[in-house]
Amino acid sequence: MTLAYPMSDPRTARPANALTDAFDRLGMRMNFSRESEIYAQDEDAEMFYRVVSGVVRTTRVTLDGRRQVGDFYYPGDLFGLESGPEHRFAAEALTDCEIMVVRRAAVRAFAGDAELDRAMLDATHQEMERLQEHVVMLGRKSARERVASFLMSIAQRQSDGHADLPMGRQDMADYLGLTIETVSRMLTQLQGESIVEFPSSRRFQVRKWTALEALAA
Amino acid sequence: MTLAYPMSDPRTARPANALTDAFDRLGMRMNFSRESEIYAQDEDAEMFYRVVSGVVRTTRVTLDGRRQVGDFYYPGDLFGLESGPEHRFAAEALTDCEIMVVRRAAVRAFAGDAELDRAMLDATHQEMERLQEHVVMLGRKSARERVASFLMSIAQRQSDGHADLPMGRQDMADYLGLTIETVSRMLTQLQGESIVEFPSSRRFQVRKWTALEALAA
DNA sequence: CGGTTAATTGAACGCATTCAACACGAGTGG
DNA sequence: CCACTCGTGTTGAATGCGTTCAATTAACCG
Repeated sequence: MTLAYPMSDPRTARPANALTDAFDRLGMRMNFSRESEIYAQDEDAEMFYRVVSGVVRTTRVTLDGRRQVGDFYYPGDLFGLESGPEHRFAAEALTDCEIMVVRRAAVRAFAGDAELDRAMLDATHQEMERLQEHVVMLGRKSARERVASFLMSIAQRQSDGHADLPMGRQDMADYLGLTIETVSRMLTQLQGESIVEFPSSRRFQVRKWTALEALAA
Repeated sequence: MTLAYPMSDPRTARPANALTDAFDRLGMRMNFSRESEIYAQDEDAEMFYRVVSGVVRTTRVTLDGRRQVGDFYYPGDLFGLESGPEHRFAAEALTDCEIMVVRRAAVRAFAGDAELDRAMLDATHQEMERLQEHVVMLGRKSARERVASFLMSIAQRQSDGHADLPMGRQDMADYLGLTIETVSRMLTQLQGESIVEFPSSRRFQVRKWTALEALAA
């Protein structure tokens, strides 16, 4: 039962059809089941990837086992363009996923395809902006603010009342540079102040947008 | 008295002459004095930049005044390619600087210039890797480890015994997501363990490379 | 030298972590 | 339908790392 995560991400707000075409033309569709690896940390980077359905996360594990989640990718998002010769982060299917995969060489052969060039460049820039935001968050925000920011970004993606969290608390914690306990405490705190409401642990609703926005800073 | 920061950055280890040529051909050289602004936060991104001499830092200040340093750029480094329509970080001259500036449009007109394309792409990828490292550091490393990593990266740049810190403690702190006091404490701690030695506050020498490397993780 | 800024040190506090216990939900089998 | 289990999430109490605020020392520049 793969939950559908609709492609209403503001970050992906661009005419996706042309790009989809390019990917369809050059690449191939693959399926990944929950918690399976799409590519490994330190693996050679020979492909580009595009989420068709499901959610992907990138992670990096240090020698002594500490884990950092790079980002989460939703339908329409490009990923795997992060690095030079090899991937610094692994990519894993958070849910069951359909992924379009295309060889870098194939894309390079189509250099000059204005549409494709533009899409790749855009995606790279978006990726950098996300990373920059992430740096500011980890460097200068409190636990409370980090959790608030995170909920904001998820809530913005969903149009209607309720928003779903595709990831568990551990993934949130590893993305935010916190522990599961702290994440959990901040969530109950925000709920206690009626800023958000959790009918279940994976589903929530924003009650006070302005308050949340102020915290997300 | 502008201190010379030699161009021995391992991150910039590529045939710089050809790229220098391209920049010389298309751009113009500008001088910035210490602490002056090269471009502002949220300013339109119309240029690319290359450090000729001196050191540049990028910073972002949140609404309530918290500051995050993005990175430091040394001779040979390209910067200002961070984002889409506008810069998320400001760029400032840390020391007196000579900077090569080139309009993005000019570079775009030379698309197909394989040398230049490659250099721009490389720089973008390097930039992403730095950001990824930064995220891991801020998300998962202790104060001690952050400071050690930072000293490592500086020390690697200098070939001979002594290494110079072009930036003050506040800049280090804002880069590492710490306070000046914590940075200072960690430095004295590392010095107490004879891992590094500071003859003056802006100059140091690594005594135990393996120990420092182990900490930098 | 004095005057000024930058860096270090000290002591108390507080936020996030750690370690441990408990609650909840989904599946499974009696 | 309930009991049992396992994974996941929440809550509590104690600890500790980094911060905060304040005072001192060191470096820089006239």
